[in-house]
Order: sequence, then structure tokens, then C-alpha cells
Amino acid sequence: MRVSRAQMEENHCAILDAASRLFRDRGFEAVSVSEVMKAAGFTHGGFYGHFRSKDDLVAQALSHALEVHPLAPQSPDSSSLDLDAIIDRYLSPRHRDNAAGGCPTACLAAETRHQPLAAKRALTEGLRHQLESLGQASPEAEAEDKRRAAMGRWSAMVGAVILARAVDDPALSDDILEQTREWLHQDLHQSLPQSLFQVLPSETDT
Amino acid sequence: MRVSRAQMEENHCAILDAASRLFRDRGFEAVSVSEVMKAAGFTHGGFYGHFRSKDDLVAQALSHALEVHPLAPQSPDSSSLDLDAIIDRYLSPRHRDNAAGGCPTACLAAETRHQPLAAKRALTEGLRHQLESLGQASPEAEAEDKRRAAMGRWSAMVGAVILARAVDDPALSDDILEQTREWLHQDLHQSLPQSLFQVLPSETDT
DNA sequence: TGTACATCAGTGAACGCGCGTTCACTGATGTAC
DNA sequence: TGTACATCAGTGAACGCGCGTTCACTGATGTAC
Repeated sequence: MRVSRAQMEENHCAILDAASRLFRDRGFEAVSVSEVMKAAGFTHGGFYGHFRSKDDLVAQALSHALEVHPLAPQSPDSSSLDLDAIIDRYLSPRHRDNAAGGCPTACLAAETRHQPLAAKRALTEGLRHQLESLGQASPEAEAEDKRRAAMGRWSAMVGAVILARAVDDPALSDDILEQTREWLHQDLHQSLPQSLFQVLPSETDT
Repeated sequence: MRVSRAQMEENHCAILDAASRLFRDRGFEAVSVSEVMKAAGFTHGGFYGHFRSKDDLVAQALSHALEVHPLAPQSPDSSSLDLDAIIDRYLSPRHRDNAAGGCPTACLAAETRHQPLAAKRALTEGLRHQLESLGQASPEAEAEDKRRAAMGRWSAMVGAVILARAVDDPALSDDILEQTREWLHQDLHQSLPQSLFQVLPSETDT
């Protein structure tokens, strides 16, 4: 049952797609090689024609997921990335409930701590891009402030989705998303007129 | 080799302590029942005299860890919980590098998504306490604002530690902790003179 | 362009291994007298 | 208080199971002529 080279590449991609979804939904360890192959439409035997090991699949699937899943939808006019919209989208019940199709970082970053170097490297690379995107979308004036805000906001976004997913009580889960969302919006609109706050201390002194 | 009732309770606690450390260090799935028993100083056979299943251990160990590990050290004068100090402690390289003895939420919240109800319930309960503590330590005036800030800050703290631990590059890891720390401090000191910002808009108008 | 054959992507049975769990056994504890 | 015995916490061999991985095989693909 040999298959054309183009078909094989397509199959490889199909395996990565299936793995990416299954891993995000249930974690690296809970998903078996056989399950991934079955989800992609194959039997488990062919696996080692595509990957050296399960660890190799984990690293490639993570990298694949992070490439395919950009932080923000590429808008037509690329300069107007709306940070408010990104935050609302990310911290929505819809995203929380759709782990399989959602942000790989929120699903897999914590697990990646226990994975071999290659997976960690893939996550690190993806994280750099996410921080870059978020930094570009930040209203802060200085590059240093953009970077700081990107790291703080991204930590809060990822953390909130992780906590909202782990919690048993739906009301608390919704609240974590909603309050973190509003807290970030508040911070965002306070820091918009950045120059104002540097004037403030002298004003209060007089 | 029967053992006194008091001794048995002590042993039960020793197993929970061992499990709590091992789970935080390497995750629920990567640690076997045998390993936990060995670390506690026993053989694996005795396990089912203490727990109904591994799932039961997971839930009890998580609950135990969250009880033993309070968010803030109980200071002598309990009203002066220093939020700055809590943030610095939590987002320190020392905490990042000491997962086995660190905050259970940062280590296990993400994994708890894949665990049975009992574990989720334990985490939910622990999270409520952590949010309560953080809310009490918050400088915001209104209860609603305290709660919102507690959720936002806690998401950022947990998220930053998770990301810092997952990343391969030590410089980036340090940076995530440091920038998130400073970002939270900034937010904290901006929101301290809360009443000031309500006056601000009218002042800028004149 | 058509034929003959080597290549190799995918199949499915089989492997060793470590997991969670069970159970007959041991011997110190707790208790009845 | 001292003795005889039932209880049961902990031991360690054994279990079935699913995992990651291997390999002889199949048959369509790619190629040499």
C-alpha cells in the first residue's frame, strides 16, 4: 500500500493535525500513538515511518499547533490589531470550552515542563512569537514597557484560561474569565494616556 | 507487621506528604503508586489500605498540598499582609526552581483539568481560599474591585510561573518572572490612591 | 508511450515493560477474661 | 496486672492491561529500459 510522496506529506500533516487536537484536548500523556494514528485515518504501525518516537511527535505536534494557531487573527489592515478584542476572544467561555481547537499554550505549556528538550524548544519559540505579537498590539510607548506589559498580560490570559478550565464550579469559572478580562481592560485603558501619570505626582504635591 | 492507630494516621500523612511533593515535581500521571509508597518508606501493597484508588490519592494529595501550602506566610500582625512581598516571593527564581515544595496551583492546576471530579473539587476549594487571601491583601476599596484584582493578579502570577517553568531559555524564563513582577507592582501602586483616578478626568478637562 | 522490477508507505500481529490493582500471608496491636 | 487470641497494617508475589515500539509482509508508486 505504498503512497505517492505528495500523499505522504499530506498524511504527515494529517497526523500532526490529529495529534495537535488530541494533545490539546487530553494532554500528551493521556493520548496514545495508536489513538493519534486512528484519528488521522491510519493504523499504528505506520507511525515510525513518520516519527522517530512519541517524544518526536510531541515536539512536532506542539510546534505545528503553535504555527497554525496564531494569537490574533490576521486582520486585513495589519496595523490595527485590537488588543481589547484579542483579550475578549481569549478569555471567552467559547475558548475555554474548546481546548482541542484553542491556544496550545493554555493547553500544553504546563505539561511541556515535563517533556524533553525538543518540545520545550518548540514552546519557547512559540511563546516568543506570542509575546512579540502582544507587544506590537500594546499601546505603551517605550519598547521596554511594551515587552513588560506583553509578558504580564500574556501570563494573566494564559493563567486565567488554565484556572477557568481546572475549576469544577461553572460560576467561578465564568467569573475568573470575566473578572480577569475586565481587570486587563481597566489596566489597558489606564495605561493608554501614558504621559499623564508622570505628571501626576507633582500635581498631588501642589 | 500491624501498627498502632496513631502510627497509621502518621503513615497516612507521610504518604500524602510524599505524594504531594512528587506530584508537584513531576505531575500526577508520571508518578506511580509504587514510587509514592517507596518515597514514604513503605511497599506498594499497603497502599490500598489507605486509599481506594490512585484517583483517590490524587484528590487527597492535592487537597493536602493546598491546605499545607498557604498563599502567604501567616505574619504575626495578620492585618499587614504585604502584597508586594507575596508577589516577589511567588514570582522568584527560587519558587520557579522549587516546584516540589512550591505552590500546588502553579504545578497542578493545568493537570487537574484531566482529573476526576474529586480532584477538581479540591482544587476549586483551594483556589477559593487563595482568591480570598489575595483579595484581603488587595488595596482596592470596594469588595468587587478587590475580587476582580485578586482574580487578575492571581491569574498573572500562576500563568507567569507556569510559562517560566515551561520555557527552555533561562534568560527568557527569568525575564517572564521579572517583567510580570514589575508589571504587577506598577498596577498595584497605580491603583493604591484609588480615589485619585476618579477625579482625574475632570481635572484634565479644565 | 509501454513493460518489468525495485522501492517503500502503510498494515497488523507480536514484543517487553511498567502500570494499577489484588491477595495470601505475617506479626505487632488491641482486647476479652 | 498478666495471658490468650482476634484483628488488621503492612509485605511482596502475582494478575491483566495498555502502552511504545518492532518487524515481516503487502501492494501501489516510481523508475529504468
